[in-house]
Amino acid sequence: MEERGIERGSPTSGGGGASSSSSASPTVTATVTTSPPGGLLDIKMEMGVVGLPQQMIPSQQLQRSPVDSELCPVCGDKVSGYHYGLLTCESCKGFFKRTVQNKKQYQCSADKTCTVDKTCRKRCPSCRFNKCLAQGMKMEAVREDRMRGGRNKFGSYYKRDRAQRMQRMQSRVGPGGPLVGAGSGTGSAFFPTQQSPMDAHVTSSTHYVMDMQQMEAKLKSEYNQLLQSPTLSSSTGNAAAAAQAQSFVQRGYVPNCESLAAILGSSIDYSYQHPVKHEPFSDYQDQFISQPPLPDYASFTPQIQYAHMVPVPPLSSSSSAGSGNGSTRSSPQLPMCTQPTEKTIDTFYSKNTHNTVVALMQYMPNDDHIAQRLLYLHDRPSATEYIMSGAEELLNDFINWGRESPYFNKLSNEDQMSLLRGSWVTIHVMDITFAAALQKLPPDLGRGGKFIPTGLFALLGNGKLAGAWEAIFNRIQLLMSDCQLDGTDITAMRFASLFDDDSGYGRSSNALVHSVRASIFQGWAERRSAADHTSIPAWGVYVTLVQLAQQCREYLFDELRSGKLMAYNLLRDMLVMNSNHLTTAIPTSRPHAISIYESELVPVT
DNA sequence: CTAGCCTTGACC
DNA sequence: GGTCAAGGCTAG
Repeated sequence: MEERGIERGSPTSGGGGASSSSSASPTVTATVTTSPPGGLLDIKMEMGVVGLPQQMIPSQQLQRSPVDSELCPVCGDKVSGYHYGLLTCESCKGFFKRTVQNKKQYQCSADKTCTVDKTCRKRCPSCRFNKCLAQGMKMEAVREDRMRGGRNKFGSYYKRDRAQRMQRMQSRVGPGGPLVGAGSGTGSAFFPTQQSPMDAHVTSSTHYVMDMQQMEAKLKSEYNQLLQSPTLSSSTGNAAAAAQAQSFVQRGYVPNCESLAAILGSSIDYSYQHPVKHEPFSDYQDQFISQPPLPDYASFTPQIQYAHMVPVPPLSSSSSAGSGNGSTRSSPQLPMCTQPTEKTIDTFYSKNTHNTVVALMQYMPNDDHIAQRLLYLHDRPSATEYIMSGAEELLNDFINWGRESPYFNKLSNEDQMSLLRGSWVTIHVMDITFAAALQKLPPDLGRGGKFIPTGLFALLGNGKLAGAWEAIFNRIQLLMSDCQLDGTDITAMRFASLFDDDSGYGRSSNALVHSVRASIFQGWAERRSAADHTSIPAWGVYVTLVQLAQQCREYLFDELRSGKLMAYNLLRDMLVMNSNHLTTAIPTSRPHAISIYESELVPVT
């Protein structure tokens, strides 16, 4: 029997003030010092470092279920059980059900970053629903036929997930055990005060220091994320999963999918995934506010406060696309949230709305998402499987990010697939490298006592590039410390990579893609007050990362050819050139895009 | 519309 | 028969 221990009578009543929502990720003060021998790429697989002897885990701890003490990741209220794929409270369950069943469409009248907690969750249904989705609630778990009772297809997943969480909770108990309560006024029974598993990541070649109080807060946040990040298997392929994916696609839902074409195909019903209740804004055309909300990226650029609801400047009258999603309003207007509207946005943006890079910053993914994915990979038998499963998790995020990106979602599916296939390795390398440089990731990743250097994750396992990666990593850190590389540059690099239709995977040139890319480079140069983009201090970083990524891709082709990627359908699909079917065609030379960069390569020291 | 409580029914 | 995640009902 599975323990739950919740009061079924009043799941959300009582007590105790819900704490703030889990979306508030604590600032982490960490210092990564890369030191000579090996540095972050000191390749190793250490066994048994984190693993904790069972006898050291208090028996009470073993019996507690996550549901007992967890808070709803959407609003912070008390969790009442799994609902639509996620541990949530009763009210968010009901809200999500009503929204999906009634196909409600909301729009935030502020900056799409409204606080959603127990006290103000009613205020902005748009942000609440987006947070539900962002935290992992599944629209397809709401039954179309409204049949009551029974079990859904997530049943076995819930069970497995619950077991895994219990296991993780056990592995989080610190050595020798005193679990909180003693000492820290803010601790919970699930978080150690003395030592965390993260400490075990310290190796002889690296020094990873974190203030213990902040570490505790981070662990809490991470643990909440852990509890609330159901990841349906993305690395095992079978007919049932394929059928399920197809079913989701038909319904307009994007699960962790194993086929790029299937994922992109789901854009057919895009409006349903991102319900938008249009408001009668007089000053904005649909195409200026047509993009779905994404978490803010402010932590990379703390001076920027309001990056949302800023009209993305049209690149040309013909290329800027259409009239939103064309969905019709199916519900009455909901209460406006009381936060500032787009008409009161910061003057910074009023002066910069014509800079494409600045405008695109609002579409960057949450800068914690890499850590959320990679810090909690399930135990894997080998380093390769760790890296590939991590890559595939990030790949899912990347595809979903891409398809929601401005301009990109105006392209045909075929163009989108070409661009995604052409850019995902580059963006994978960038994401992990920048996350490491920003100290969002520790020097080593892994679980169950196995440690894999973060750089090796970035390189998709291509250890031969370790030295080159370490060099560019150090270069990035240097530029960051000199304020010559920040969120602006990262935004520009990410989107420039996405819109690189010359990466060897693109089909015929697309004018919009060219236009966007040119606009990105122009905006990037303007932001850096450079004559052109190749004069930007971080340009060399971009070029080098593109080159590294290309070699990583070739390495993956070799892995593919040797049959090592059989379990990773999506990853394999992304290596396919100009076809929806897996092929062993492997490029023998680097794509043209690289060659044009080479002449502009800024040496990395 | 919200959210607390109730009913249902497949799965164990 | 118990569990628990669906949908339903309804006071506020």
